[in-house]
Amino acid sequence: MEHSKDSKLPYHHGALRQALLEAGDSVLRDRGLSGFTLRECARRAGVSHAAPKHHFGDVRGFLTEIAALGFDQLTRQLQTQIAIAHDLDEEFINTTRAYADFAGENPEHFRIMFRYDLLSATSERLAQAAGETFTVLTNVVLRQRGDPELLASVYDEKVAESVIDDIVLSWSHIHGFAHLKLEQQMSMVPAATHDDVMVRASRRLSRFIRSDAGHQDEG
Amino acid sequence: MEHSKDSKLPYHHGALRQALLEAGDSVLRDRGLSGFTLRECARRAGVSHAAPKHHFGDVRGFLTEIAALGFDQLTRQLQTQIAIAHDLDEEFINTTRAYADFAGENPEHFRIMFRYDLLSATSERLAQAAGETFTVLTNVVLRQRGDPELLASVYDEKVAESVIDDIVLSWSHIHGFAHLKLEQQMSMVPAATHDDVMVRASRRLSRFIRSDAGHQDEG
DNA sequence: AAAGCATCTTGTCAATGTCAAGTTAGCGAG
DNA sequence: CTCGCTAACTTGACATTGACAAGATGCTTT
Repeated sequence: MEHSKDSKLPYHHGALRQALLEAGDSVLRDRGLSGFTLRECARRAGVSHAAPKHHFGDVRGFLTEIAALGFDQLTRQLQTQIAIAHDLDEEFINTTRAYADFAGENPEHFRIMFRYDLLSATSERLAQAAGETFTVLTNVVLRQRGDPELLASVYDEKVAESVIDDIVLSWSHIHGFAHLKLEQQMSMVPAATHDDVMVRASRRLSRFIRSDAGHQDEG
Repeated sequence: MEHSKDSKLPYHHGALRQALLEAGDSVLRDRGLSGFTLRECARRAGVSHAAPKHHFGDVRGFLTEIAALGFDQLTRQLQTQIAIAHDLDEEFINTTRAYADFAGENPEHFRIMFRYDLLSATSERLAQAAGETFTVLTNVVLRQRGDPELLASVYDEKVAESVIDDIVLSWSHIHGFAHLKLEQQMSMVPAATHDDVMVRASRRLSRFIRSDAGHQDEG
């Protein structure tokens, strides 16, 4: 019932997959991950409760696609903020801020993206999307070090151990700050604004990595 | 039915609260957070499906208590590993490892502990438990700096801005590594073992914090 | 012993994910 | 053109869940 809203849609909807994903975003926005249901998504897309099955299989398949789209968007936002930086300090700070801002603006997406147990471990689509985010972050670290950038992945190209160390150090910092802030743990830290603290911490880490690049295996 | 298993239990159970929490742990262990239900907990505790209500109110109340117990245990495990360290390098490394090991051994607890949207924001019990974990971590940082340790919280005692910076830098690193590893993101990092990388990253961060203590406001 | 109250049970309700079976329509082959 | 064919959707059903209301039970206190 109530098919009157936009009758030029082919009655095999035509763009149901896209419509369901948009409905999913809207459900996540105002009901959160714990209030997320396939049936509500179907309802908002104007289709029957079983319609999502054909496009995503089950709820895991749906969440996997949502997570992949989240990584796509995170990648884009990181690239944008990296591009407008004027120096290496600023680039690292912007990266941390963009990552944390993404988490703050898309809390439910962020939560889904980092819930391995909810996602399809075999999804090539998701692995690809997450891999691209990771490559962007890796290249931030490589530029800090003055090393050549990656074209694809750290698996395709051989990287030194000290590069791995710097990546883990940087990513842990960036991700940890974003996650702790999102989940309200930073409220235990007395500070005027968390952004100020993040800027100082990121700048120090950035400079440390540059000063200590190739800390053990470069001579 | 099936009350025969231990009939010395008073028939108002007597220790239902404790039994439910243990049942909760067992449900989390083999069904995960997404398969966690109050009714299954009640079933395993041998009581009716509505029994949990009197002790925890709703599912949020139950999860809040589980999260608080998680912080209690994390605090203890951190303290244990900190106590057996022989120097400041090792203390910082042990802290990072204990935090990550807790996440690896209690993945569902860890997930619940850092899901602000699932927990009761007004729970004094939870705030206390999380605060104690935070105090332990803060004292790790203060010892790195050679500063006097906190007795209670950073809110009770006045701390310098550079202390805040070091806490956020350290905690972000420690938490980020644990979370990324738990959620399988470290699989994108090529390395023989993640522990090796973590040890190197933690040692470097530890030494950097010591060398840079009071980096701006101490003269 | 009687009252009072925390504790636990039973029954119910709307909602959900998944599956099975049916319906519709776009599309290619003859 | 039209006759299937198949992907895209609907309908209906089922077991399960969280929450609530009302009732039963038994400890405790006076």
